[in-house]
Amino acid sequence: MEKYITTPIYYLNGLPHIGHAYTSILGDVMKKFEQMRGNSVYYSTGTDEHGQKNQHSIEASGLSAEEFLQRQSDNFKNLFVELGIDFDYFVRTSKPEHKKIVQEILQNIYDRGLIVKKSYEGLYCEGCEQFKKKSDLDENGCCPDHKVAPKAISEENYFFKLEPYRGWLIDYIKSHPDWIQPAKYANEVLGMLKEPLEDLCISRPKSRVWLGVELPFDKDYVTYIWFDALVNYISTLNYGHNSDFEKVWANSHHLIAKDILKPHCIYWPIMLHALNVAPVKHCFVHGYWIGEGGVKMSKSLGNVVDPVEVVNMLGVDALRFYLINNMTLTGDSQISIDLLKQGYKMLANNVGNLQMRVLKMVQKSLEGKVPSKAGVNAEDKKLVNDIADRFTRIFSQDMSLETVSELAESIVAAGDMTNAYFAANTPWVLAKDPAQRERFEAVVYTTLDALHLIGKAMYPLTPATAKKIEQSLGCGKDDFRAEFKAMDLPEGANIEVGDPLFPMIDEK
RNA sequence: CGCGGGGUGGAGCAGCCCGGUAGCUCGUCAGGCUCAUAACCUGAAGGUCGGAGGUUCAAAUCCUUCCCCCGCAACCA
Repeated sequence: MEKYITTPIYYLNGLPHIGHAYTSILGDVMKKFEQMRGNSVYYSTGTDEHGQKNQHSIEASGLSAEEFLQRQSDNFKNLFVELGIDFDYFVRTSKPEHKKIVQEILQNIYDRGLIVKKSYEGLYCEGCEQFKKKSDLDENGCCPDHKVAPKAISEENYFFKLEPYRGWLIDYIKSHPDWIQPAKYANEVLGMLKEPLEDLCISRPKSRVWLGVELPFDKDYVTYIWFDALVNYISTLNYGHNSDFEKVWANSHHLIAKDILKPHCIYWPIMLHALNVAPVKHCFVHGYWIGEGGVKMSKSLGNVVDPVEVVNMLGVDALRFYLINNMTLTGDSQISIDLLKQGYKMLANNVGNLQMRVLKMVQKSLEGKVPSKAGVNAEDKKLVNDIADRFTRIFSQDMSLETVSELAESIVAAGDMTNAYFAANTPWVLAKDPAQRERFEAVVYTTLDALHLIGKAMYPLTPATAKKIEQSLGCGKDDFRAEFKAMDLPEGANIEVGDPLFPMIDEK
């Protein structure tokens, strides 16, 4: 089965931060997870290159729009490559292919009379170049940023009517309980749908915003950023020009953070419904990364976690593992350099040390070859069977936030079990007694086999480490399939000790 | 009464839906081991599960109420 995974496309007015890194890593973990289960996956991520905020950043940069957008977009793309993210398509909304499809969709909806032009009156702050709601203003009725009272102005704009679809959307949510996950976010959307939906303004006059997709039916306007950005999910599939579109879209998965719930779970399904296209199959919603102690990350507090800095200090895999292992499903999750180091240490002492202690033993006492499994007993089999069963069960489920987080937990648990097994069977004692040779080999074999299973299961989370483990065990092929067979490691293969998977970090 | 989420040993989390010995990772302490990355194994200390009331033989879990924190609140990624 082919599955389609998307991340949001990221705004270019700043540098990529830990939240962007997380969502895109999550998509990659899910992709690899599904690939191991034998499903093919098409994964898109990318950048959103229109809108007022980008426009302001361009103007402030002194660069041409093209130069600025290219440079900023590359920041994201390069980071994702560095994070080991295997995306199939990198969206840039400035590409003509995308713009063309946005215009086709606008024209389609316009032709069917679903878009109306009317005058909009609002309070406009010239400093922000934005309309303000009363609730945005301070107690004096002024813009909190500019300390100036906004002007009441009126402007002609195009609007897309949402209200006629509200009842349909409520029914859809109720009849598709696994559409928005976790369920609490579906409840939140239902909460938003209790009140009538206002018309969505889908245009911006070019006098205010020039960076956008021109309305096909009025060249004095560009389209509202969300109308443009959301379409990326189907323009990537070449919607309207691709006979396989329906098939792929039927297995589509959006990953989003909770801040963009409304556009994705209200505007977007309604837009699609107007086009007679079903909503995305699953929308996975996650919380934010906040600083240790539950405080927001901010430069002034000095608690900002920069993904590049973490990668330089702890490596890509430690970051990936931490993010997946520590994102809670219920709310926001905490991250700091200290917490990351803690997570790193756990990996180093658990899987990292396990690999090193057994490999060095093979090197010293077993001529560097995987020993014979002839002497394995029921207890040995129980260990690897338990581990194999555990992983098999996890990989039998479809990908979801719960599944990947369970996977991370199960790896730590399997490492603990194997370390305890190793200590209980004292192979270093057996090694000294020639009469115990067969038993010694069986214990080492069992440990290596457990490590082999753990390495495979780690692939979605920590692909580079998984490959190193495979290679160290003499199974050099990059064959990561979700088949966890106990006592399946080839005997006699050459072991490569190599460097520690997670070396000690210099504490200074 | 706008909506939603949260408050569990020093730190980060699970458990709550479907009441019944409060669990995991890190940290601390003691012992063990010596194959290994000062790691690994075993054990211990440390929590009146935000407060108060209620239901119950029994409440972290269900109900009521209060306090605190965090989002969202509809042209604000």
